[in-house]
Amino acid sequence: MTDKIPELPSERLRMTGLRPTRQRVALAELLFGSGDRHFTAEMVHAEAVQNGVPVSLATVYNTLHQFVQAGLLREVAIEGSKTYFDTKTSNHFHFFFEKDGTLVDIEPADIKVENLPKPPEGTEITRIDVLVRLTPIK
Amino acid sequence: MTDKIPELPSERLRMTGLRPTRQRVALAELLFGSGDRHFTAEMVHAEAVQNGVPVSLATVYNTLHQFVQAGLLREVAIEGSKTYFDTKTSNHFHFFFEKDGTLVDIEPADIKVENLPKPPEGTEITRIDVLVRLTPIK
DNA sequence: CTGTGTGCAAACTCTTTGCATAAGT
DNA sequence: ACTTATGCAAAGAGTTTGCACACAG
Repeated sequence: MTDKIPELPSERLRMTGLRPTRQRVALAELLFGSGDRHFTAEMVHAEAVQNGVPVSLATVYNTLHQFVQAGLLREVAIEGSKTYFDTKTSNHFHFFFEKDGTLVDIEPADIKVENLPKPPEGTEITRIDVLVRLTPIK
Repeated sequence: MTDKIPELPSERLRMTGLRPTRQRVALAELLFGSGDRHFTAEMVHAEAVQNGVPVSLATVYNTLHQFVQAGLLREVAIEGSKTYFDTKTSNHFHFFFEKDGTLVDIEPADIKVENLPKPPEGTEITRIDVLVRLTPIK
């Protein structure tokens, strides 16, 4: 599942120039240990504490942002107050369940965005976000 | 520019069941008086006050949400703390200038989203948001 | 040891709410 | 008059920050 990237969290962290501290290693294990995930800082903090990893919410925020900068995570654009993060950093899109605010990946192969207008003078496209909003039928 | 919809803000408001109060009429004039616009509550408030319309920020928030409910506005999903609103409620997408957080419409004719995977059991697509992120070239 | 990271609490930003006053019909 | 909207200030939610202490190299 994670074979192109070092298994050991401490290795991955070191590669990005982040010191593998207890908290960072523990969070990395949580976040990258089981497939692709979507979460908020609050969720990560709750899960960490629940798993016996004593870490403060402030450190979770710091760490998540450091991971984003390091390219290990990315943020997902959703309206609303909370910031969502995604462990899958490669190009892909999302289903968004309005009912409960959940996200599910859509593989880029499963959707096609074409016919893009050329970006305005002097600008270039850095990314395209697609959010397919879903509600329960009836 | 606005010919399928009553010109008079007070009419539009009445149609939606909102009392045409001073503030609501003034805000409607500001927002719908000049083509399609994108803004935050803060921006609307500043512009209103600047135009001599005495309105509180709380009322701006209330009003914007009422307009959204009435279908006169819609929110735009962007990451970050502030909520953006859009006067264009019909189906369309956006360019997002990361440099300054500005939005520009993309007509649906200018972009094509195809090959959508069918939504999970028991759900249906309510909307598709596409955000094309732009940065200045070098 | 030396420098970076962590935790706590306070600060901050954006948004919502409660309640008395003002305005619409 | 009766009802709904507004404004203010206070409360809330999510996130960031400052600084003393702890830990990694």
